[in-house]
Amino acid sequence: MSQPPDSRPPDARLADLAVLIARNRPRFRTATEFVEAAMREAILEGVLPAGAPLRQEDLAAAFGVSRMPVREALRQLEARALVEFHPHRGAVVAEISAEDSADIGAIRAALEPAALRLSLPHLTADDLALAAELIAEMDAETDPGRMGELNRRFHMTLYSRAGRPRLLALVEQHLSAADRYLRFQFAALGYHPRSQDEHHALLAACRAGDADAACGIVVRHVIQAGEQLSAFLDGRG
Amino acid sequence: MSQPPDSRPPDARLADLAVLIARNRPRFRTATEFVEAAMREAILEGVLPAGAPLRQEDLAAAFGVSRMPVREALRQLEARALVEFHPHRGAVVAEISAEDSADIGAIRAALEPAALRLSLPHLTADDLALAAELIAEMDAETDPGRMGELNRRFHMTLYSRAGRPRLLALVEQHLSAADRYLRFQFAALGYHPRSQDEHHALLAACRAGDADAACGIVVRHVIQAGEQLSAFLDGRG
DNA sequence: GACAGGTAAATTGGATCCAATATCCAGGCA
DNA sequence: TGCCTGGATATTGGATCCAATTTACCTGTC
Repeated sequence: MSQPPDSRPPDARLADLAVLIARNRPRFRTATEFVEAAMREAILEGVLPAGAPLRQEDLAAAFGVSRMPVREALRQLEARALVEFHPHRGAVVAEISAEDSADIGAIRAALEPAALRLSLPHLTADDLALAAELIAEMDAETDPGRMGELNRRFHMTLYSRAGRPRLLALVEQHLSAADRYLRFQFAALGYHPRSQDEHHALLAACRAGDADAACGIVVRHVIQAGEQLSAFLDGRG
Repeated sequence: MSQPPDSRPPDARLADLAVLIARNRPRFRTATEFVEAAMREAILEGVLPAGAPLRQEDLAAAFGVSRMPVREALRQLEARALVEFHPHRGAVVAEISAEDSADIGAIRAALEPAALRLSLPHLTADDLALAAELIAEMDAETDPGRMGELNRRFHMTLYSRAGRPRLLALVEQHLSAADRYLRFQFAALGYHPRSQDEHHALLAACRAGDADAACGIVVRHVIQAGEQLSAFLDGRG
């Protein structure tokens, strides 16, 4: 859904949270894991908007647990730069800014070509078919949330054979972080078909096994997205 | 210590007060922060070796706090991949492996050239002088711990003007992670003078403002270190 | 003698309780 | 009137307490 920074009452957001909560409850071994995963998703999806205060008591009540699992989850999210702690004042969802957007862009522009270069020689026909399918799904998709997810899966599919779990985790983490920013752009400017052209070109280069061309496309893709976002954020800064 | 009562403007005295406060505050704001910082250092320095079990009760006693700050600190370190949680079985210091070493090497090889390229145009004469000084100190240093610290500071000095806090944090994090591995190499194989040659070459390229050459050196430097480590780790199974 | 089962000890995960700190508001004073 | 000061309140940080799970050991049987 579109999200002009919270024009909705807080209890409406809590209701959205409740949906996320009930759905995934039994899949985790400990409450901390569960809360951490749910809150990460909520932040990345924009259910919890940037700057939103995170009252431990309220969150505990929403999740049906005590404050302690909430506290541990918040600490993990802090280490991932998704929430900020202010001692004795509480935690808030990490703010977004043009500078941070550029920062994430620089990181992606460095990591993703590396992942692609490692992965490309080992990509299977199935991988490429899946990537093509994801592009097609994106053509039909209008919801920004689903769109971000498809975009992420498309990129990760191409990187998936890199055989470097730690590198891939970093890439996915920053792809998700970028998604969080992209939501703004989608909501305000609509979807960019130009991005789809680049996806097609990228897939073609991967099919041809042309690592240099593919990496070039990825870098341009990332940098251009970053600049667009920075300009957009500066404009409303 | 005492000063002539009112010979100076009030804001000067306020500034001095701020300095005094800042200096007397290596004391942390919260116990969790303190424990987290101490344990991170302990793991990176090798005081807590890989695979070591982390009993919450023992750590709490060692730090003179209750189990709760320890638990929160452990969660943060988990998010940074320095400790591993096994539900209901406890946490252990993250294991090291040849694969993980290669993983870290790939990440460094991607991030550090990017940081250097952004930073290089803004490096000052002071920065370069500091870097040269750190190389000289490394020549005289024999302790592996101090050596790692100097090496880290040398690299970070060259990257410090990148103006991308998030990127720099990632670089430093993986530089530290690599240090943890390097300790083994230092201990078993002794120090490598070849690395110092590369440091000199890197500094020279930076002085000359030659980004391509500097990045090339960094990449070779990182990759070579990674291969050496992987071979070493493979060798001891 | 070895293995299965069950029980007890140890340790973690989670809840509750208390203390410390920041914010907010009212009232006094220049 | 404006600012500073003091206290009330809400919220976090930390300690203690209880429950759930795992592991190890012990015992009994085959």
